[in-house]
Amino acid sequence: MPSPSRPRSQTALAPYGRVKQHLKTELSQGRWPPGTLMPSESELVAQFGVSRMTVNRALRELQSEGLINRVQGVGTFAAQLHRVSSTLTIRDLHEEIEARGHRHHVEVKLVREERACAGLALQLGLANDAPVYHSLIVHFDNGLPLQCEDRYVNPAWSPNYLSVDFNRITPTQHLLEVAPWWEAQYTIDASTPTAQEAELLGIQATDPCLVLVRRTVSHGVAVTLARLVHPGTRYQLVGQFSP
Amino acid sequence: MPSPSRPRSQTALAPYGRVKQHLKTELSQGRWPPGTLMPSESELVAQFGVSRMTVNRALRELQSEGLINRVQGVGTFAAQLHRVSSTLTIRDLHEEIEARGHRHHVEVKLVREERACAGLALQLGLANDAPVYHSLIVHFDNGLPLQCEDRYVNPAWSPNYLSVDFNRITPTQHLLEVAPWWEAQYTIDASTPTAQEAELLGIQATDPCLVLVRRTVSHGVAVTLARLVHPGTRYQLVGQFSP
DNA sequence: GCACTCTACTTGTCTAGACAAGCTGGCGCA
DNA sequence: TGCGCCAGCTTGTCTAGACAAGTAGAGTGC
Repeated sequence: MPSPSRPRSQTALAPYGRVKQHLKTELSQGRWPPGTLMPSESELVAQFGVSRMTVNRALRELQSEGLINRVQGVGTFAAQLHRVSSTLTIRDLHEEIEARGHRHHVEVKLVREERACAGLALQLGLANDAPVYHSLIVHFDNGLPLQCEDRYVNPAWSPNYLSVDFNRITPTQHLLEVAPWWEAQYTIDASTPTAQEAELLGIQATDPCLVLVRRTVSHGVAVTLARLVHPGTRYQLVGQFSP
Repeated sequence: MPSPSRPRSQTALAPYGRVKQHLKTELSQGRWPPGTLMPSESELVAQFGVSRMTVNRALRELQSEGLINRVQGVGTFAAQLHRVSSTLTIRDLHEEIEARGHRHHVEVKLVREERACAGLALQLGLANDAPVYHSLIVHFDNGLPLQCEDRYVNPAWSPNYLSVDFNRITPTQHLLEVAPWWEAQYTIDASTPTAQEAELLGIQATDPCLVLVRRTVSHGVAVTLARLVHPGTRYQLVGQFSP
């Protein structure tokens, strides 16, 4: 039953979008409390006068957005909305500073090969006492120290890490080129800097810092372990969540 | 050209999944550097012997995952992977503590109506000196103070906020019931607690704390503004990112 | 009462074809 | 040369129908 060819006005949504928007609106108004059975595909087909594939696409997208749960053979249910999750964007500091229109430069304090201690070897998947690359770099925003980057790198991923010019390219950017595909786990906490970090950042050893520890894995092999220390008064993470 | 009905083995992916997986693998191996033109839908149709809708679904999902960019009339391109973004899950502290098998209890320090000062009125979309509800609650994990929750609530959203028993239900849970649909913006930083917070948390005023400030909006109207202070030594945010 | 089967309903997926909308490059014309 | 038009590509979307797979409940036989 093809509808007569009636071109959609520019602002009007495509049919699948209309179905999706309708369900979203009704959900947000609490028409189907969490866990409740929602209309089946065939009911929506009848209600909107579109084909089942169109309804299916709307529902599939709502599911991938976490708004509904679907069970084959049973039906579609409004999702529990208890998860308070949120997307946090952690950009490369270099990009972030330049995006603000500020001046970025680094001071390379240390780049050398070391031997992995037990804990580090475990984190990077290396043998004890295996060679590992270690860099210690301070990032400045308009001349003010903003981040102390203490990083260990698996030499297998970047054999020439020691000869990279970190004044030209940040370790993050370099590693993105070497291992463009990766997963990361990280922790964020507040603590005081080490004596060395305090000195490098030009702050007191008692000043609170935002510390981000990130372990990066590519194709199942650890790439790098980084500890990023930011003075609490100068740096802040910003995030957003919309269901 | 329907293929002979050959039931898929349990582990085998559906055709759209095979196409998607194939492209994902090749992308991760750098076959198409960021920004490069990738095969068109019709090429993939020929290559995989499936219909265009099937290829289209694979590509649409890869796009929603941010792995590719598509431009109508032009083609499909490998995405720039410079964004280092990540999903951070911030759960209700009550749930988080119970999930760890620990005991959770709260101490309600203050629940009362106040008058909104200029800054607060602006954040909550209220008139100056308009009534606003204020609660100050300390959350304990196995008897140890873990969070100081200083919260302002728009009375329009929860007229009976002052009479809620916060020993039974946390403010977050209560507000989720009142306004199940919301968006939030938040900031995370490291700083020292106020004198009052230090006392409530049983820490020194110089101890670093992880401070999360969250503003919640529902249907365009501000619901609540919360300042959550955690002792740095006892609390940590954990996140993960996989492309 | 219990186990089995059968049916009706659900979602999950694929197909072949169609038309719309947007871009690009080449061709013809002034 | 420069401009406009159009063919041929791309993606975006919808359709009607089909089959598979999973579930719940009604009915049946023991």
